[in-house]
Amino acid sequence: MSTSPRARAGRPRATAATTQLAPRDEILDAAAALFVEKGFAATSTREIAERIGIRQASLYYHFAGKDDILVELLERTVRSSVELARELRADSALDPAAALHLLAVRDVESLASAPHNIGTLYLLPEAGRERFDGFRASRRELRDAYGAFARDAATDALRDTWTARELGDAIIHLVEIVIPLRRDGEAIDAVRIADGCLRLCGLGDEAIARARALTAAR
Amino acid sequence: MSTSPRARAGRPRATAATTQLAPRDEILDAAAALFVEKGFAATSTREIAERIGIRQASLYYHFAGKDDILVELLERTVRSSVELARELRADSALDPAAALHLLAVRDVESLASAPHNIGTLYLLPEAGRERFDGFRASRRELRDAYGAFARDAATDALRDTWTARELGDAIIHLVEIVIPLRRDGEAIDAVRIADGCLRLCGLGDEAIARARALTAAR
DNA sequence: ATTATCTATAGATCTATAGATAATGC
DNA sequence: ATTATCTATAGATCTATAGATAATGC
Repeated sequence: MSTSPRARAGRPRATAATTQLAPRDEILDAAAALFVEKGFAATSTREIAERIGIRQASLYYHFAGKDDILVELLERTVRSSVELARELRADSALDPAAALHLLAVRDVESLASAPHNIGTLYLLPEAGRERFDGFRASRRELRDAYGAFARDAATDALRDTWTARELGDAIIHLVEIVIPLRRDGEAIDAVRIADGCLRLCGLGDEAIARARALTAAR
Repeated sequence: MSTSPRARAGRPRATAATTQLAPRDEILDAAAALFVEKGFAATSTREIAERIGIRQASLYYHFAGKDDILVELLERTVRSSVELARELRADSALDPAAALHLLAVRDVESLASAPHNIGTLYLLPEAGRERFDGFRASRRELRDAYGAFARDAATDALRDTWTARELGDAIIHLVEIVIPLRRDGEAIDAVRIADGCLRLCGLGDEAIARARALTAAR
């Protein structure tokens, strides 16, 4: 007995839907795959619509414009990591190296498991447009959390030559290596990437192992 | 007395040229700035042409198509570093940490000084298209050189857990941090970025200082 | 009545080609 | 004769809006 999907209101599609997803989520999913593969400008609204079996104009019932699809996708790439960063910063008892390690591990895992490698979207030239200021502010907040933890975790020698801002830039960049690795089909090991972040802060093997143990306990 | 530029063959432009560059180089320069700022697909051939004061169709006298402009620009982003990598690999007497450090410093400097931050172009989704295979092969060669030097320079502990390929991926990625830093107008210190590459390989402060001294001597 | 689709289309592009034109080079 | 531009345009898009239509919801 085939369970036919619960009928929805609205005129039926010319070709019936193949998923159970809400139409809005179908659009986001198809657009994510195409934006990552071909870029934003090179992806037409027609292609997005065709991929889910609706007409091009029907997209505009769910989104006011093509830009709004990208806004939503960009937000999703950082949301969970920004939330975790806030929690960790609020926890003043936490060892900074452990906080940095944990945040890096979770951030890598989030980027590694996000559908269609949407972390890539941050690299689109369009992500720099004013329309996407909100996303960039979120990412800056994440970077600054990395910078603050790194400054407190770093060796004295490093703290003398690198600002928190610079450390944050370097670490978030290193975390984002997951994006090209995943694109190239290489294995992702979040813990080793997080280890690398601590190594950049000047920590030695023992200090790294200590932070790693604290992460594993969470 | 104003020196009027040496007249060229060909019908004059509607508005006279403002630079001494060959037309082909004017096109590359204008296209580089636009591709970096807005992306490839979002930049029209008309915009490129307007920026240098010729008609859109005149581009096609110098380039067979829009793609060919990008091919040329991408090649320029890696050419000098790939050449240096070849030379360093041929020099078997060289200390691997010093070779790695030197290559990283020069690569960062090259990316930091290239016009219009064209290193950015590597991040365009279009760079993944088959048309640009040649560029990607060059970049892979550079990555493999980093990997080989890193494997020989790394501490034993690191060599046990990271492959040369993984080290190469991590190091070239770290070198490329110069691209977003430059975009954001931050200061670039090639030596400190190269130091970070060695730190990622597990080297401590003294070993790094030694490699840095060898680099400075070149 | 509300929802989610459809058809049709306006108006604005965009790339590339064809062929004319106005210089310099020999 | 060669070079480097120009004008004009074909043909293929592309985004977004207007308004019709065919379901469900109440």
